[in-house]
Amino acid sequence: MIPAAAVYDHLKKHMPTHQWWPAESKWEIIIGSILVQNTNWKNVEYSLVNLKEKTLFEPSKITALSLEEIQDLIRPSGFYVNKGKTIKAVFSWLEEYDFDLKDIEKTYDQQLREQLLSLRGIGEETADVLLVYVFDGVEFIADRYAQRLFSRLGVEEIKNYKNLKSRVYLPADFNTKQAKAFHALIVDFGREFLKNDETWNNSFMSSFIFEDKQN
DNA sequence: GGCCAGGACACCA
DNA sequence: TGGTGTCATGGC
Repeated sequence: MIPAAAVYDHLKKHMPTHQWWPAESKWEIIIGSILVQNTNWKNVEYSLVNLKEKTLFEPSKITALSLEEIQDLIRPSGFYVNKGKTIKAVFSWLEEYDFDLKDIEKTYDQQLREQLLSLRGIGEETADVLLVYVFDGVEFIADRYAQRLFSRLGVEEIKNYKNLKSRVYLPADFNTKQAKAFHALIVDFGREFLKNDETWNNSFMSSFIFEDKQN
């Protein structure tokens, strides 16, 4: 098992930290988390602009859109046929609870992750993102940036999301604010330093390895 | 012009 | 259970 504490502390020490998911509401986060699946965030932004113009991200207005309308609005982020169906599925589910997120949290309690995974188009990563950023839970999000980071730190044979997720554990007293910040730091860090081997050689990464191996 | 991005899923052995 | 092909757009 791999403790995440040292990695989190190091990132927090060297990176600007913030409560991060680039959105103004949880409805926008939900949509963004679906649109960003295997997609550059820049492309997601174009779709979010379209959706905001049409709905202001009011859940009832999003639900009122037809599948074809949604697919047309989110076209710039790719995979729009499937992502459109996923957005439809998620918002119909939310509507069953009158878009009351607290009610959903109480209803499913420990089984919320399982419930999210049962929704069409919601897999391991998106479920964790929703748990952390929408339902204020505490989960390690083992996305591609995390896989690359831990791989560079010497963790071998990271096969996929589940593989890394099952090997990394968060501190027992980690709260949702820290879980949010951790993922934010990993993504920001990944965008900045894990693009290629050239950036790997800068002093920041060197210090990362060095300090990490001291522990 | 090719490569790739903060995945998910059906299908196959 | 685990590996592979497919879905798609736009930036670099």
